[in-house]
Amino acid sequence: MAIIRMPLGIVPDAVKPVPAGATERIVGSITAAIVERRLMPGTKLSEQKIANIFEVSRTLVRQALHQLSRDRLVTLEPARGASVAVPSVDEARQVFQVRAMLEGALARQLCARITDSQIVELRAHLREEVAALSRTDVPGRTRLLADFHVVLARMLGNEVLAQLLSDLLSRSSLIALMYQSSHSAAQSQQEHVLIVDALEKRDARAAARLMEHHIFAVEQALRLDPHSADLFAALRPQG
Amino acid sequence: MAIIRMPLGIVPDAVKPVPAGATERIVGSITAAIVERRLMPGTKLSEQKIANIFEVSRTLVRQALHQLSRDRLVTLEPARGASVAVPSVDEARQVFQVRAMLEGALARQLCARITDSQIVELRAHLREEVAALSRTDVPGRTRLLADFHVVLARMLGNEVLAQLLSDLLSRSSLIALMYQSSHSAAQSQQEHVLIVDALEKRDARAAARLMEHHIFAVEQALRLDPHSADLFAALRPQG
DNA sequence: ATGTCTTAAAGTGTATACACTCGCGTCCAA
DNA sequence: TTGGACGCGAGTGTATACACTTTAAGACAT
Repeated sequence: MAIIRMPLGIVPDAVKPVPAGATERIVGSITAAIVERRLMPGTKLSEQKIANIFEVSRTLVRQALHQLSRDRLVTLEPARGASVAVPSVDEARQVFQVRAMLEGALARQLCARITDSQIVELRAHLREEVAALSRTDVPGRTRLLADFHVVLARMLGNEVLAQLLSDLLSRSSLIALMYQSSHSAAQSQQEHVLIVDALEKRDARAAARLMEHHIFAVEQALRLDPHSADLFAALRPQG
Repeated sequence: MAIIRMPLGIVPDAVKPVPAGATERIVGSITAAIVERRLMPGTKLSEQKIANIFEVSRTLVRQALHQLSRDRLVTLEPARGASVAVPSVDEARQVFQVRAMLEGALARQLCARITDSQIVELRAHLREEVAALSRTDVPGRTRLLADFHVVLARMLGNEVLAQLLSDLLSRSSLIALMYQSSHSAAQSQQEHVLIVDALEKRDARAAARLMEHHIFAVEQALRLDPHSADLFAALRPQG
């Protein structure tokens, strides 16, 4: 099959909305696909197939998959290729434990620094969450519920923390869809409201406690008992 | 057809502790070089030169550099290549803030779970620290002082936390060497002793407080005032 | 019929080749 | 002499080629 090489100047930016960083585009697409449940855990990710889809060479796909493996969203087995990660029960617990530690401290410190306008911003975010819930916009609500936590990190003015948390939240999304969370989005949203209330009152102790409870509640809603975990593992196509 | 399998047993593990993964070897070497101050911040990292040194193709070097850029140890500028990262003052503060949050919580939780044998283990680690100090083994003491924190994370049985902390500690090392820390290794070591003392008494409040103070002390010892920071930036070869 | 060995196909791991960009020196013109 | 344009060299960005490993299917022997 002949590769038709089109004159580069003609390839319009409109077709490639993110010409800067072709690799980033692939990473973003696959990340979104995983978080939005379009790629199930364990799914094999063939380099050539992905390369065909994005119309790039395997080189860029490889780079993207390596990045994703560092985020623990995909697993890389030597000489056997990449597949969507299948987080273990232990890993799930550890991720939530770290989140509780980080975000508890985050809530505590935020109380001392948060401004009134930031509270307003948070209220606006909460309204968006409600809107997404009423629209039953599943991808949108998932993203908004996760973004809430990142927004808090940004308000501390700590980009390092925001980045870290962003990674942990991606992993959390993957875990949530693997272990079929029974924690309703509505409940999460209400807990977010309580947290903002505590922040508004500058009640550090309450904010931290509510945040930790929120994360704990999400974790408890996961079906992390050995039985269902083994069941899931047993039913995996790849074992 | 007989696959010619070169006698793996002859390549001694002592020489190549991580023969599996050529890329990993490069990442490890460069990381070590940065942390041990053999590569100064801002140093240009030419792909071809590194490829020659390790006797591999640019492909593997590129993979390694990309990984390192995710760890924020090297900076990747489009079409201009890689160089050892030059963390900003803001980034430095943020890294230490995150560490204080994470490790404060770590110390608190560890008190509830730590076993006597783990205390013994920590005491042994402290003795190694002292030994490295008396030997004035600079790379060794740097590594040991950082490992102390990772060991604590491992004792919580949380590999996710340990991995996260390991990354933050690498960045801390880079920051420390950039902003010429005046915090003596001896003082760090003594603070470690106090932390272990608190852990042994299962005094969660004291352990958390001591840990936070320890990290705060290290941060305060950095020359993070705008003056010296600008000076450093001004004197950089590359600007 | 079953199990094992053979072998081909597919896929990954690494290297090399080619295209493009950036930086810098040089040459020409004012 | 100085400013600017041109071109060359070095280096990065992407694609392709090749080697090796894994996987699966088929043939043969039991």
